[in-house]
Amino acid sequence: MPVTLSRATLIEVAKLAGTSKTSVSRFFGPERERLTPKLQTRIAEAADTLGYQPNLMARGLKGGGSRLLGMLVADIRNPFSVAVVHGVEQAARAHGYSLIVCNTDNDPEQEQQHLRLLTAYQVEGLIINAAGQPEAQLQAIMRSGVPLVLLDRDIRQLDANVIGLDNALAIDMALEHLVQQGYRSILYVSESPAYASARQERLQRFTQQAATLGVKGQTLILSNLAAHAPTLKAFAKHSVSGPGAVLCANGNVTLAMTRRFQKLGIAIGPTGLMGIDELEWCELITPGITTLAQPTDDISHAAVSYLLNQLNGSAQASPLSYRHAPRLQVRGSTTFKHDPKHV
Amino acid sequence: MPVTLSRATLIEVAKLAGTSKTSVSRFFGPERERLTPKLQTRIAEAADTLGYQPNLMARGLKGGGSRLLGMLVADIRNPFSVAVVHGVEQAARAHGYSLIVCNTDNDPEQEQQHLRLLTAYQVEGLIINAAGQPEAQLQAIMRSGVPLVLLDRDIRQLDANVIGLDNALAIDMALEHLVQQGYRSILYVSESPAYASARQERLQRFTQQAATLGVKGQTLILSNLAAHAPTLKAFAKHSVSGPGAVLCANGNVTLAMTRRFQKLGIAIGPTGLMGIDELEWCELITPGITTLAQPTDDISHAAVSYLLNQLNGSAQASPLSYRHAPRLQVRGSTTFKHDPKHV
DNA sequence: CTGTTAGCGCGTTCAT
DNA sequence: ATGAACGCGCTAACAG
Repeated sequence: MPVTLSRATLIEVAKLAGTSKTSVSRFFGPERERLTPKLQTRIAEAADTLGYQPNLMARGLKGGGSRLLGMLVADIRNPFSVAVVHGVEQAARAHGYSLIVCNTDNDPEQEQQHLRLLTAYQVEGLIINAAGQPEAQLQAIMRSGVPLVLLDRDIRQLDANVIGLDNALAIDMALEHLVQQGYRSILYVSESPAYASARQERLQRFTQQAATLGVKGQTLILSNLAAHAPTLKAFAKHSVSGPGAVLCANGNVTLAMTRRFQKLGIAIGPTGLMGIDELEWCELITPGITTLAQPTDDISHAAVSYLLNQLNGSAQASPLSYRHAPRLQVRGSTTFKHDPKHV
Repeated sequence: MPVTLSRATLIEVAKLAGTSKTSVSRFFGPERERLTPKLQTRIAEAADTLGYQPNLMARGLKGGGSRLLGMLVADIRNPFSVAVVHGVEQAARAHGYSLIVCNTDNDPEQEQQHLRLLTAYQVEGLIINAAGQPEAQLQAIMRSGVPLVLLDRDIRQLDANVIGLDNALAIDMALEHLVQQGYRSILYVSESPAYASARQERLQRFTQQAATLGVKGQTLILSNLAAHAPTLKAFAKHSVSGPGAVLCANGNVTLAMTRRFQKLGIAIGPTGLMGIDELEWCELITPGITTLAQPTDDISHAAVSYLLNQLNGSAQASPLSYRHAPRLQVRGSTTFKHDPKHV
């Protein structure tokens, strides 16, 4: 039952327990065992009656480290980001670290400010889902000895590791599935790949593999998510080269395309629809939208593990993978029975 | 161009600039004007070449405050929570505060730990979306002088303000809309109202108002989101007392019910469907699901304003509202043209 | 095993 | 206008 109005301090506890700050400090640190049982209980009682809690700021100051991890997210409203933040927070907590998350809303300027802020709070490690290309700042951070991982998006000219989806594999899986289901013409739709390496990797792989597999591949870049109605409409007729499917580069695009399909009256299934990123509503849209779910937990755990390895001098560095395989979630949007003569 | 490997400190800057810590401190504080222009530029240069950044931990230690706000979220994967976190972070940042978010996954035990953690980091204010009833801890926190607001969920026996939706108004708006659209029998579906005051308020208001308005009101409490198929099926027949509609207490329920409707083959529209909480897919489900959107920005801004008012001694306390009105988003799920003889 | 001492990086008197 | 000295709450040497 705390009675003090202001926060109790180490020294007050010591006084009340009739001992010194050091012993109290030890009690709350990893050296508790070195104290006499009697002393331990005395301290415990004193701390309890005062409602004492160590001040982590002060602790961090001395050199014990802040026990803080920082995370920079480009768009916290993106379900993928939410899932990763959730996973990272759990993993960090499990290792005794707390997380301070900053959202940049895809604004490079905010990104710089937040980066400054994070370092000002002495975070011990950084997980960066970049919006822009803050290579200078990040380089400085790395040089200052703070470990750092990139999430999903690479940054040119920065020698840092990227953790995220295995984009090439994802595209391959998508193509294999679509071809297997009888789609012969595929329209790949993506937001602008500028400044987002994951998008670039997917786009490039698509172009390359579509050719290899001999399917008719087209690509469409959405600016501000407004899709070209004519392009889509023409594509939906799929009279030229057999049944066609639209492959969406991420969740945002899947949402935009689903809207378009509905608006233009394009039937989902006859014209295939598939997306990277699993969303809770994909099973609700009749007849269900096939997706490639990202293993967000694996990704977030890997990111945290990476940081922790670096912090522990990578002594017993547990091996971890940077590229993670997606999980194929097949639904009705890609399992339409096409007229055999087209297939 | 920072060259130092470890983080530069105030004193190093002072040395390089040929001055004292105090002046450098002033330069980075609110007293910059008191320095000679020459000195200012000298310090600026020195700080720049060293890549100096004030250590916010140390700053907070002295009494300057941590400039940190804490937020406890029951379920960070809930879109409503995400929206509020986003808004809170923006508002906090706009006022020079940073936010450290903790997710409890609806686990009272984690909640307690996170609460301890947050206070240990000397947060200056707390926004609590409670999972359990940590009244004792929160009381202690309030007594220690740290301002605190409850978000969406009240805590019994705790004299703290709650900011969130105007639940009574929301229910009233929903009922008015449904009745106006010709639905005469309404099934209100909610998750367990235990430990979630918002749910209680909505449920109670529904029961009360349904009676007042003379509509046939039933309620159904979902445990683990598994809905009673029989109840629903029977309800869908709506042969007894005219067309029926299902009103969902929140986004989770809307998701669960939409699934049920599809699984049981209940047509959306003929049997109405409406939900509290706007979700991005509600417009995608044919024929669109009518919702009551929560004004998440208003709510989050109000929460931050409240905290800041308290911190500023509520000097020029700007007035703010605790209960916020929802916005009705009408879609096809509640605008079906019923057979007149039933209406 | 325990207490004493000295900083960590910074803000803040109080002199100059 | 500027600097010297002290202390915030804590951990880490170093004694005893």
